[in-house]
Amino acid sequence: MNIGDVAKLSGLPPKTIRYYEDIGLISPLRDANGYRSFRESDTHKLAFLGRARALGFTIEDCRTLLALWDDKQRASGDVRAIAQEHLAQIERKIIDLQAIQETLSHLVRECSGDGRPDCPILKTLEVLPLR
Amino acid sequence: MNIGDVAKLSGLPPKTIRYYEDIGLISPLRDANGYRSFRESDTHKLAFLGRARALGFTIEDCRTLLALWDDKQRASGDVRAIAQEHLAQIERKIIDLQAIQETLSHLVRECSGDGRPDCPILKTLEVLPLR
DNA sequence: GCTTGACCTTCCAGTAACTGGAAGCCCCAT
DNA sequence: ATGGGGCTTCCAGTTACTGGAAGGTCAAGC
Repeated sequence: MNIGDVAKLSGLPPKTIRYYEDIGLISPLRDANGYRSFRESDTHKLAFLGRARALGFTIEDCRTLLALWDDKQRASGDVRAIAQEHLAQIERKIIDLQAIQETLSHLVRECSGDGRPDCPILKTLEVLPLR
Repeated sequence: MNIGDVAKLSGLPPKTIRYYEDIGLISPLRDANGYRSFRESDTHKLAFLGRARALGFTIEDCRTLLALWDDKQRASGDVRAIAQEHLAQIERKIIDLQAIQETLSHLVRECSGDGRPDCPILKTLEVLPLR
């Protein structure tokens, strides 16, 4: 299979797939003409990567997860630890964003948006306490 | 005032302040020895920038907000539009993260984390439908 | 046999917003 | 005068790609 086919199958753009090869996440074979030749296992890995990335795992997390996936003997505790730490990060980020959202939605609600030159949003940015 | 003082006042690291000068967000004066010399207005701007960045506005948003702030005659509608678009982005991001959080917390809950070699997290990454 | 267009290749550069580090002045206190 | 901290510039690296240029390859159609 050529890169275009795998791209369609995995949902990842060809550029991304080449990049994943560059950084050593996959190692497709090569045809005589120099084209990458993807096996089943490559496609499978790429789909795995696409899903892990969609869940927000970093590339380095993905590298580790792939290794653990390849090495089925390993205890699942390692995987769980990675997922749990990632989950904690996401929960922190959600909380941060919700605080920002609240501040901003207050501001937007208070701002008439009409022609008045004194804007409560700018005013707040002047005095809002830094966290 | 030297950069260290302003850094303390504004809460921004000196490196960041220099960077903001590089990209034209501020233009502090220079002393004879080449040191940056920050006026009140620079400090004020930096504090404004710190707050806007803490609310997640991009640097380019900040540039625009600063300009609108300088130009008090402008209608507040412009500011409101920026804030509203930014708010919408944040709300989208929260929703995305919440979906991820749900998936992940299911996974972590299901994963015993004990020595069993079949890990439900890895299994799910194999088959989870791509969004 | 030749052209055309869709693929494929590599390599270089750019993105956002800093951050780290090196090399080298400058200033003040001892 | 010397030591320590603060200041300067410049270069490079971070994350995870993405865009684009220059060029090779392949299959179809004339």
